[in-house]
Amino acid sequence: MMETQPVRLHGNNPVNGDLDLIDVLWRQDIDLGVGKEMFDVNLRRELEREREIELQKERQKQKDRELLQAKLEEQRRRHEQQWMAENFMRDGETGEWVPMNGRRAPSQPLASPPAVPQNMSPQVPNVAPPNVTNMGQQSMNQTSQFQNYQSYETGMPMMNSSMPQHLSVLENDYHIPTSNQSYPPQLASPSHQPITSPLHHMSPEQSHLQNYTYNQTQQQSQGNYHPQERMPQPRYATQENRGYGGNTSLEETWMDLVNILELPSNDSAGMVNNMNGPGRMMTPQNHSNALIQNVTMPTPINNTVNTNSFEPQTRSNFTSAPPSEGCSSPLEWNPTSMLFNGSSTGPEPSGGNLTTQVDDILSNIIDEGLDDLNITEMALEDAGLGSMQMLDDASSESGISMGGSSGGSPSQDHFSEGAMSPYDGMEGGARGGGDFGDGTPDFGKRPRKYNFNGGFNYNENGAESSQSNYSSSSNDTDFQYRPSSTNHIRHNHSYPLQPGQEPREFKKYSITDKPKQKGPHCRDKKRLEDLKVPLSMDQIVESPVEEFNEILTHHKLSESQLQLIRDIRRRGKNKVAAQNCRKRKMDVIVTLEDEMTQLKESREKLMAERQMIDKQTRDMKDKYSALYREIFLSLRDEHGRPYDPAQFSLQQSSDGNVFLVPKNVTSEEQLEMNKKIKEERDKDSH
DNA sequence: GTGGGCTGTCATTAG
DNA sequence: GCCTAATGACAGCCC
Repeated sequence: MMETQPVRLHGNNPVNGDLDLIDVLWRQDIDLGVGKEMFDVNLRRELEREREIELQKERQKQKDRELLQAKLEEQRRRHEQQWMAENFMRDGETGEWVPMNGRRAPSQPLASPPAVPQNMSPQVPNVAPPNVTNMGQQSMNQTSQFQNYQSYETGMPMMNSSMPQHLSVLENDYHIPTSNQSYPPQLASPSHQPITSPLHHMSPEQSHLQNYTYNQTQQQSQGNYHPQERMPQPRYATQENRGYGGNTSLEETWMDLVNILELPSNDSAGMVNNMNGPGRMMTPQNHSNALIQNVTMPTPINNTVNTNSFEPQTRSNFTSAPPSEGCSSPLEWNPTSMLFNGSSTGPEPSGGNLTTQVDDILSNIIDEGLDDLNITEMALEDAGLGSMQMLDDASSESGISMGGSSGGSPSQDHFSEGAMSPYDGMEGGARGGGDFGDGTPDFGKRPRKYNFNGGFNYNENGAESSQSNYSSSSNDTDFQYRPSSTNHIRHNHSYPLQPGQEPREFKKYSITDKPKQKGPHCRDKKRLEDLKVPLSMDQIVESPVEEFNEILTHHKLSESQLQLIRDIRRRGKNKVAAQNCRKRKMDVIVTLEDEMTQLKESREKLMAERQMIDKQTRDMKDKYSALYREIFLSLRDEHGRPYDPAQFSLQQSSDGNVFLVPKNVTSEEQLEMNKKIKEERDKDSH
């Protein structure tokens, strides 16, 4: 019946040669700031474990805070109910409790808190132990009602001090929480305990508890009960009483999960006992644990009808591998830290055990650059809060480079507002940008001769140039700027005008109305005429170097004429160069604008994906926790008692077996137990 | 009259 | 050393 599992320790402990190699590698890269853990797997694991421990401590603190808040809130609500039951009402202005209709209940003096009515909220315990009640009665009568609002911290030690002697057994066996180990204050009154609770298989201690609870009921029925003096219940009983179909709020359910998943203090992986049937698990006193091999769940004992809705697959084949349904992405929450405290410190089976899987998942996430998800925080917070915060962070981060622009199209972010807008360039009268032939700006629409306005298209006298489009075979005026390194050359730089806006060039230079010549060009032409230079502007400016030199040699020109020609050519070339330069500048701006748009789109896509992953993570975590709880609650020891989640936890080995391991077993004890287990198994096999 | 945008020109630098 | 392209800076023109 009982089958033991051998302990699997680390199988990858480096030998001396490995250590030397690690050291050598590390020293080689030490200048690069590489830590030794980069080469030493064990060291790296240790660091990871330390991190996990730190995180775990923080989680514990946060849990304590949340539970404390919940406790205070419930206490406040309870007192309100008491006041209400006593026909008191809260003054809307002062917040004080005043008797309704100016009267107060005749049975109670004003100074004493009202008795708890029978039909109080299920969360309000109806019972109290006799000695507690007595003590509470004495103090109650001497304190004002407002003292009932004392804090949870001050109230709980009093309860502990007044704990009945016989309950110390319970405290030992069931790890009754102290005031610091807060848990939802729900007592197991007979009226509220689920009929089908596993607690029906009660141990003597549990019977004791049941009797005690009954006594509480009796005392309460005598009107001597004060809620503050009620006894804390063993944690497990509290969880049991809530069950799945009870009057539990979502918050309480979550707290249950938190309590159940409280991590063991010591690693005890490898301590294995097989539990192929109910009642075969070794008791905690024996420091043994049980293996739930393929989840041999205990069947309900005797007349117990367990209404805990175990799903068939949960009973038959349980593997603690995270459910994959609905989760297509790696997760960043750490189920081992939720479930197994010691998983980070003790030996663990290599291969596909849960911890290793989680490590792999974490590694994948890190590799994918999603470490900013910070699921570790998220796993501790209420669903959604953490991720939303992260989203906010991410938004603020990415906003840095966006110039603080939030929302809106990229074209409206910067450039449409500033002078650098390409639209402004046209709107403001980029006369040089248009091809006056059709009045349509034509930047980059097609390979073309560069034809800015000032454009060498002007030939007002008709004789200026036969090359109306100022085309040239030279390398300087034929602007087809195509930088090979960038793709912005493919952009459409026609810079559409805004609706209703007429191109200025079109107004100014229609086809029939040729552009007027003003400025330097006009002057140069006039000078050419004055000096009787037999060359046109186009010839001077557009001709290639060889042709230009040939022209100069063919004509006998004076020094002043040559100087003028050279100046005209230089200025003409420089003008085109300036136009090209400006156009390139605009291209760069537009390219950056396009890139910004694409990056924004990409960012939004990634954000949506991350939200989806967060949601899947939460869903998976919930499923996993519920499954864990379901299985744990269904386990029974040899006496048919449920196991205390504070003392036991479930762990899964690499071969898929699930073990129930005690939390407070040291590694030496583990080794001893493993020896025993092995011996027993050998015996059985013989 | 003023400001902004466009364009041409100059000066400079690099290839 | 010369030529050319690129570019910043400046001024003029236009709206």
